[in-house]
Amino acid sequence: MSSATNAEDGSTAGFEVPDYDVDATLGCGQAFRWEPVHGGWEGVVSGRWARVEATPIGIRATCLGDPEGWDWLRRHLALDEDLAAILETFPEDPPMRAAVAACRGLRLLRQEPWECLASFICSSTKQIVQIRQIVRELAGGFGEPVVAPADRGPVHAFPGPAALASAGEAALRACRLGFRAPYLLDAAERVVDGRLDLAAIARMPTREAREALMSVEGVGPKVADCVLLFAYGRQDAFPIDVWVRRALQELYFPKARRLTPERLARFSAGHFGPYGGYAQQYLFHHVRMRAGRVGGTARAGITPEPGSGDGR
DNA sequence: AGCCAGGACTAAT
DNA sequence: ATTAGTCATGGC
Repeated sequence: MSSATNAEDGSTAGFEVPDYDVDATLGCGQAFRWEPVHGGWEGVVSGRWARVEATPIGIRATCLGDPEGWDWLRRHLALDEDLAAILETFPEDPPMRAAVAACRGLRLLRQEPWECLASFICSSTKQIVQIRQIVRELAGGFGEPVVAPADRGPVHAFPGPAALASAGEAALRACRLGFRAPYLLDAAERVVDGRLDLAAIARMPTREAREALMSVEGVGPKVADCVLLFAYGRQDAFPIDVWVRRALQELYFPKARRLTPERLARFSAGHFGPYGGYAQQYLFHHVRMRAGRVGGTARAGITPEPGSGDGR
C-alpha cells in the first residue's frame, strides 16, 4: 500500500500493483456483483461495500467504516498474485498470444464459495447481463443490508444459504430463476444441513472437491469447474461453456467436425498447463470482447459462429 | 419472430 | 457410453 487516508465515515487506500486491468478483471464475467459506477467499480465483498478505481500505478480502493488492514479486499482482488509468472506458463501459440495481448492484466478473483456456487447455479443458459440481474434480485430480496453511500440506494450483501433455504421455491422463481430455482434451493439446503461442507471442500483434492460440488442438483462439470477456479483457487480447473467450446474448436481444431466434451476437456487439461483456468479466462474474455459482448450490446455480424473462418 | 444464452437432467439408444 | 428433448426467461 502506498497511501491511505481515513475520514470519519470512510477510508481510501492506494495499492501499487503491476499489470492490473480493473475493467477486465471485474467485468469479464467471473463475478456478477461488481458494477461500473462513475468510472470505477462498486460491489460488496465480505459484507462490506467497496469501490475500486484504476490508477497509473495500480488501484485505489474506498470502503466505509474501518478497513481493518484491507486484507479482505486484497485477497478478493488477488493483489498479491504474481501475474507475470502465471502468464509465462501459458502455451506459446497464436490464439493464446492474441488473448493475452488483448486483455493482459486480467486477474482471477478469489470469491466467497457460497456466493460463487449460488451465482453459477443461476448461470446455466443465461446471458451474463441476466445473471447479474438475478443475483441483484436475490441480494435485494434476501440479503442483509450493507452500509453504502446514501446516493447509491439500498445495497445488500449476497444472501447466505439459510436465507435462501427458507425463502422457498416460489420466492426464488420470482427472481427470474426459472427451472434453476429448485437447484439453488437444493444447494442452500445441503449447506444448511451439512451435507455440503464448503469449508471442507477447500481442503479436498481437486478431483474430490469437484465430485462434492457435483452432488448438488444443477451443478454439473462446468459450474463445478467455475467454483473450483473462481472461489477455491484451483487454477487448473478449466470451465468449458459455449464460448470457450467454440473458441477451442475454431482456434485449435478448425477442421474437426465436432468434439465431445470429454475430448475437449482432455485437450485443455494437457495443453494449457498448471494455470489452465487462468488461460481459459483470457480466451473467454478475448472472444467475448471480439464479439462485442463486453461493455455494451453485440455488434451485428461479428458474433462468432462455427465455421465462420475467423480462427487460424 | 426466431435464435441464443458462462448447462444440467432425463430418457432413449 | 453417446444423443436428443426439456427446462424458464429475456436480449437481440
